[in-house]
Amino acid sequence: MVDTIDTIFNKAKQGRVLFQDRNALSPEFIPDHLPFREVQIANVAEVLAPALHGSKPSNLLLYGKTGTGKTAVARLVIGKLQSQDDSKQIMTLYVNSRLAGTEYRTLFKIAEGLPLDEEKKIPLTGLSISEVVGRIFQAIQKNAIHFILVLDEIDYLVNAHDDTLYQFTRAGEQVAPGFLTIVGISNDLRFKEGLDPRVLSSLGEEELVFAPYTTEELRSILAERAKVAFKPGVIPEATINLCAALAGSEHGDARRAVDLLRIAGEVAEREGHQRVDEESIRKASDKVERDRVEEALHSLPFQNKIIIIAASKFSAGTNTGELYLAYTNLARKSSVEVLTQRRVSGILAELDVLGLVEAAVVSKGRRGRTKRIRLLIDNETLARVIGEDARLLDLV
DNA sequence: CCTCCACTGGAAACCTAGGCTC
DNA sequence: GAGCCTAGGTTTCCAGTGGAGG
Repeated sequence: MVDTIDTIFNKAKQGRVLFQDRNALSPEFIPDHLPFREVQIANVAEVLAPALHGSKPSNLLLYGKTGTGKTAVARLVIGKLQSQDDSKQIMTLYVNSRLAGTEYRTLFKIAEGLPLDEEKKIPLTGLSISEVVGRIFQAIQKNAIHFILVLDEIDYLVNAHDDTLYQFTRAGEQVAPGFLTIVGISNDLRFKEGLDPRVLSSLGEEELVFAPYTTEELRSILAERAKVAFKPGVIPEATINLCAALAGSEHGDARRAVDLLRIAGEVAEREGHQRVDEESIRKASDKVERDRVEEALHSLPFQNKIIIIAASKFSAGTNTGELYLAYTNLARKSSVEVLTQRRVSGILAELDVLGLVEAAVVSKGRRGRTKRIRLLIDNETLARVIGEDARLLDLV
């Protein structure tokens, strides 16, 4: 036993052979130099600069797909702004609306960052949205805060009757002598379409589009990071090239590319290799995908898992009606409530977004219109997750 | 060119769990 | 405790539809 522990620890010590500074590849790491984003950085800085002499900067909207550097640029600039602020009146805050979950929890996060009076602290639930917004405004006004708020994945805040964004963008006199500037970040390029035109006109006072990185740019970014992260000579150029090519074919997502490189390093380290070769990248790529699927599957509600199991009975694919029948049987067997077909159809659409299931709408002419459904989870992963839940084991 | 299937997907209403104020 | 509030999941209702077979 002691021997095994020693072997593991010794291996870990030797692992130092590959990594020099693993942090340079961690997801939270924001390099102070963002290559190929100089123009965007300059633009954001220009828009926000008036804050330094006490006037309200325009609201700003940043667009672009995931991993194009929007978040990194925004955080870099507000960080610099904060450090250059001699008046100490500027306050910057970064909130990711999707990670927060709901509109209310996003507001909760914002309020957390503000100096609220003790009795005005926001509870986790129970208050009306407008009450929370009111308290936030009050805190900004009372303390004359020059508030620059970065709302990442702002699309999650937009729904049918949202006037929260409207209130935020028009806070104006309500928060004087403080002010509130919104920097919105959206992955969804069609985000503007669903937006109330009044909100759009004030939120989009300034706009900036981030194009995906090209494979060549990714290669250069990776090479730069790898130089810091790995010891010299352990990472051949071909490895970087493959890594960039894999991520490049997946819409130029730099975050994914960097993740891939880090995991490949860990894989190579664990296997005791002296170099991170192309094989390690391939293994890392598989692992990333498997982990993503398992993680998503794991956190699914019980009903959704039953639907997945129902889908797994049709290896050749199926359609909504057939799947619903199979689902109904399983749900009865495990004596949970049987959801309606409308709901199951909705859940299938959600699972499709998660990439666990492929649910494409197809027309079969006279024989109607339905979703062609195919499970995108391999049997091993599925079996592992089912194995964790005794209630599910009976169903297979 | 028309029909008509087997659904899709929008909209609204309903329900529950949690928390507020008085 | 009564009477409010909200978020989030669900049901109910239903108009709408792509395209193979007529």
